[in-house]
Parts: sequence; structure tokens; C-alpha cells
Amino acid sequence: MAVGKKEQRSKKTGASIVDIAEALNISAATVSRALNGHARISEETKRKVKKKAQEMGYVVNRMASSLRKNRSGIVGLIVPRISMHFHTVFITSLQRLLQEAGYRLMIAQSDDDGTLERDLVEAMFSSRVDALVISLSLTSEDYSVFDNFIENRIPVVFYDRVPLKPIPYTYTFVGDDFGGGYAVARHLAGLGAKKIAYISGPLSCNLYRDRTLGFLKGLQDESLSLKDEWVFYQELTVENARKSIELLFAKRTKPDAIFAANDNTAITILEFARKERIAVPHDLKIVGYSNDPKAAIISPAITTVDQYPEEMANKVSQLILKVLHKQEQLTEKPLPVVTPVQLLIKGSTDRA
Amino acid sequence: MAVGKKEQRSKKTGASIVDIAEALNISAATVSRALNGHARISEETKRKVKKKAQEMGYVVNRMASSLRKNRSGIVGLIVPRISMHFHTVFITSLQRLLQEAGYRLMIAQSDDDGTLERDLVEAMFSSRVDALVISLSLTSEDYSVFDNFIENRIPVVFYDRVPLKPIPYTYTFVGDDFGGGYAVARHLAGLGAKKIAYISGPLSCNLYRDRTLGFLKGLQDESLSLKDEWVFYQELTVENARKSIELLFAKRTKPDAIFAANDNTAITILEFARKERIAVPHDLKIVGYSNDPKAAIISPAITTVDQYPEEMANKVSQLILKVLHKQEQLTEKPLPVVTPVQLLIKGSTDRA
DNA sequence: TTTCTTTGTGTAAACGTTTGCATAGTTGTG
DNA sequence: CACAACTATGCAAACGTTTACACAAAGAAA
Repeated sequence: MAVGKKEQRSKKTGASIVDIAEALNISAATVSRALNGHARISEETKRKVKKKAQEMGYVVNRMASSLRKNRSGIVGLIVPRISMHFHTVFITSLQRLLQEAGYRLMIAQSDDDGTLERDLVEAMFSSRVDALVISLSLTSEDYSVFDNFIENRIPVVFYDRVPLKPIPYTYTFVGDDFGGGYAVARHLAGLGAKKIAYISGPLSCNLYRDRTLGFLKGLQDESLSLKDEWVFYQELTVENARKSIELLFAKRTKPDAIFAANDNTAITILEFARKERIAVPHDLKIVGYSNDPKAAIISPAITTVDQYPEEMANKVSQLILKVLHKQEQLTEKPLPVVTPVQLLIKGSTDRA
Repeated sequence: MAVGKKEQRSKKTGASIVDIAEALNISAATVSRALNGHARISEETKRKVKKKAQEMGYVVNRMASSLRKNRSGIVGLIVPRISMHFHTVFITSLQRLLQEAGYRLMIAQSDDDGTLERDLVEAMFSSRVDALVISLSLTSEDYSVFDNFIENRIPVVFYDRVPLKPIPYTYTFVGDDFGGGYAVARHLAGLGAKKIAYISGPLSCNLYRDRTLGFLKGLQDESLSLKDEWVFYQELTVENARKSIELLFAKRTKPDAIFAANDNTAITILEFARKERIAVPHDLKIVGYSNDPKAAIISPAITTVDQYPEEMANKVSQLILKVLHKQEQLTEKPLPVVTPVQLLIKGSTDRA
């Protein structure tokens, strides 16, 4: 009598390559090769196999395939919060670019929590992602989590929020924060502002450190200085912004300009000004950072700095694809890649 | 002489369970069980194994584990665009909840493209996600992509944008769009609006269909009607919004209120009104939908409808976890779960 | 005809983990 | 002491693919 297998189909998920092989009376190897377009398989066999696969609703099991090939086709992405405009745009661009190259993106949020971030990095390694792209949480300190990636030469790309000192065999992509801070200082000085306040994020983070350095340099070049009591280095929450602005305006001399290190803070300041009937930009000029769409629709619109997240995503994807396609070796000390920024002048710092 | 293996460590990624076993002179099975806290393994062995694993930087290979267990620990999520505020919040909540339960979320964007969406659904199946959560693209029509999931009894959850007719063995979570539309109609009527215009998304989408039905019912209950030339069913892009509003105000009789099916459209209308010096809310009342933060900071703030994305995420995660933990069987025809919405009255429809 | 290539396919091992079954040793019961 | 029950561990198969190697058939070159 004939064979008599295939009855025990039970808890398996979907059709497998072996099922197709049995149905066509050929070997699983041939099926695999046919589906992957191997050169040595006859056109006829390829046709038959693909037809049967379609018929049986076959979809390759990426678990098995990845295990065998030791490649997952997945790029991991860890981000503090997807709700931040910069990241939203970055992610969208990066995903599109990687998708076109046949990679999928696995996205996770660290919620700005260093501990959770550690877990996520480990989970990404556990999923054997082919590359890891990450913007650090504010509380990241111990970089040993990345050892596994580094030892196995899996590309790690830091962007936006990056380690304070470079980690060997990892890549760094940042915006020109120094330049951004510098441009803001010159702009405000050019408008005749003298009493400039500054609300920054914590200096433990490269973004705010560089922005601050640039800003100070710009002020210095304009022979201006920053009074200590007009400077805040703190987490950029709405509450902190509110407290700082109230503190600033409780003093006898009030600032005539404020540079806030992100747009949400700038918006909070603008709302305060509105409530207190402080004329913006006449009596108070406000500058934000990141070109959040919200900064554009509030009135007056807020002067801000565009960071071109799409362009950064572009550069990141190019690097990743080059490395994954072996067109480039991992380098021990690659130079940080800096994307230029652009000051966008809006109503909140209009002349007159 | 002793053994003499372990030299050929070469292209493998990281330490494996077998490496630990060899180092401790026990079997791989024991190591696996020790790491997974199997009851029958002595405390001492567990201690030793965990210590060694730590030492060797061992991280479980999820590919292998998933393949063997036929479960990936990953929930797939497909969304038109992560930049939409509703989805941003939904994703964040869902991810947090699933994370706590030990599942990871794999996020992808369909970019509102039905073809790409198909590919993504297939890719999710190929990754053998344990469940799929999806908000459909505007152009989804052919639901056969989900057959693989359904046949294998992998839970599929539609939310927000769902199939027009329910698919057996899949779940549906929506906001109370009928109620939202209804509330808006009553609110506008209560303010004395008579000439009401309506800019909706395409009726092929459940959201806009239900919102429209509710809106019409509300108007009817107030003995108001909607003139055909004051109604638009179209994709909710900024350009479309601009064109419609210009069309509306080119006519002899101008509307005294507009209900826009999302906040971005409402904002575009408000900007038009500003430019044309139309007094809002006095001469034109505007209502949006979704409670985008942008609607709150523009002035006047725009009346909108909150859809409580966190609550919906909560319900979705509860269902998924119940099913995955086998506390609940997949049902053939589950009832759609409706999350209530709330009309938030703001400056754009203030009395006076 | 013999030998060499080329073409198309098959065999079997491997990727790293989990798990049903078996078993050796220990403790308890009568 | 014999037997049962329990504890801790090992053996080997399995998950679905890919791929190095082998090989048969057919055609080409000699």
C-alpha cells in the first residue's frame, strides 16, 4: 500500500516546506532552493513549487530560517518615547528605508528608564537582531549591556542621545547641537536681547551639553553673558518648565529672551507669557528646539531649530545596510556623523 | 588527555546552553531547566548554572526557543502611521501592558497602503507572532491575508479602523463614533448653529461611517439638516481640507459651524478663519476629533472628542493576555468592544 | 568510447532550545 | 527487606530551514 503519513497534522502552525515536498514528491531541500530562487533548480520545478506553496498558504517560518542562517532580518530600535516628534519622523523614515531593503524594524520604548532599557537591549540581543539602533534614555550610565553586541560584531548605532564617550565598534549619529545653540545665541543677540535666560536639559546628556557649549560660545562672541540664576539644567518636563518660568519672572529684573531646549518647554513659556500678558516677541523673545509641529501652529509661532530627522535616518540606514551587506567592515573608532541643523525664525522672535 | 573541543568557536553568536553545560559538566537539558526554574532541579544546580550563565554573558536565543516552543513571545502591531496622536498613545499604553506580561511588541507602519499592509501581515505571520493587533489602512479590502492567522487560531485584534463586516474568530475594538458624532451635533445645535458644514473621511471606513450616522441622527433630533453641498467625504489631508474650506466660503451663504472629522483638519480650518478674519467662535464654530494636543494649544483651543486610547489599549491587552494564557477560548463571533468617548468643549465653540 | 562538465536533485547535518521518557539514587512505608 | 514514591538528572528527538557535499543523468570534448 501507499504511504500514509500526513494524518498527524495537529498543533503545528501552518504548512511547512516538508509538506510541500511531500505533496510534490520531491525533497525539502529542493523546495527550499526553489523558493529562494537558487540557480541550479530548473524553471519548471520552481514554477511547480511556487504554485503549490501559494495553494497551501505557505509562509516561511522566520524562526527556523533565522536560527539556521544566524541572521534574523530584523533591526532593533530602542527609543525613549515614540511620541517625541523628532523620533516619530526618524522612525518613520528609517522604517521605510529598511523595509525597502528587506529588513524589518522591531521598535521598543525605554520610557527614559535605564533599567528597562537594559532589559530591552538584552531582549534585542536575544532576538538576534542584525543591528541595533538606539537613542539612549536620560539615565543610561552602564554601557556593558552592549558588550554582547560588540563582541559578536553586531552593529550598534547610537543616534541623537549618544554615550558621552564613544564606545569602540559602535557608531554615532548626532545633530549639530553646538551649531544649533550657537545660531540661537547669535540670533537673539542680533535682535538686541540683553537679558537672556536659558532652560536646558541635564548636562549629563550630550545633546544639552553641546547645545549649551554652542550657546555660550555664541553669547561670548556677542560679548553677552549668562547670569547663573537665569540658567536651569533639568529634565524637560512641563512642571519643571512652569516652575522655572515663574521663578524667572518673580525676580526684579525680568529676562527679555528665553532659549528653551525643546519646543514643549518653549510652548509652556509662551502660554505663561500669554496668561501674564507679556508681549511676545516685543517684551520677551522665545526660542525652542526640534521643530515640533506644535511650535508652528501656536501663535505667535515659535522660532525653533530643525534637526532634519529624515536626513539622519537616511544616513543611519545607509550605514547599516552597507555593514550588513558586507560592503563595509565595522570600524573600531568611527567618527561621529553630524547632521546640520537649521534655525527657523518665526513670530516669537520677529523683529519689531 | 582531556577533551579538547571548544576551540572551534567561530561564527556562532554568543554563548549557548551547550557551552554552559560543557563548562559545568552537566547536560544541556539540565541547564535549560535550571535557567527556566524547573521545579525538579536542585537549588544548588540552579545557582551554579545561573552564575556561570551570567559569567559567560549568556542570553537565550529566542529564535531557537520560539522554534521549539512554537511561541515567539511577540505581539505584532500594524498601524497606518505612528505619528497620529491616537495611535501614539495607544501603542505606548499597549506596549507597557504587554511588556509587563513578558511580551514584546513588534511595530510596523502600513503608511495607509493596502499592498504594503498585506506584506506586513504576512511578515508578522512569518515571524510567528503570538497575536496580531492592527488598525487597517484606508485602502484595505481583501481580508484573505488573515486566513493564515485564523486557520491557526492566532488571535487577531482589529482596533480603531476595523473591517466593515466582522471576520469570524477575530476581535474588534472601536471608539463610540456614533456617540461622538451625535454629541457634536447636539452641542452645535445647542449653540444655535443653523448652517452646519461637515468634512468627513471616506465612508468606506467604519470610523467615518459611524461618526456620520451619529452626527446625522443628532441633527435630525434637533430638526436640523445637512445641505449636500456642505458635506465632504474625502481623505483627510491638509490640501483637501484647504480646498473644501475655500469652496465653502466662496458660496453666498457661509456656514456658521463646521464639524471636521479630525483635529488636523479642524486646525487647517481655524488657520483659514484667522487669515480671512472670520471670528471664531462668534461667526464660525469649529469642532475636531481625537483630542490631539495640537488642538489644545492653538488659540482658540478647538473643541474635540477624546477617544481614550489608553483605555482601549487596556481592553485590548486584557483580551490578548487572557487568550494567550488560555483563560479564554477564541470565539467565533465576539461582540465588538466599544470604548466611550467624551466631548471636550473648548474655545472654538464657546458660548458668547 | 572514454572522460570531463554541467545541470538538477537528494542526503544529512546543523542552528539552540525544550521536553517526553528513562533512570539512578534517595527517602519513606509496611 | 522489599517496594513505592520522590528527587535530580540525562538522552534523544523535535521544531523548520538552509547548505555542504554527494551523485546521477545528460551533454560536450577528446
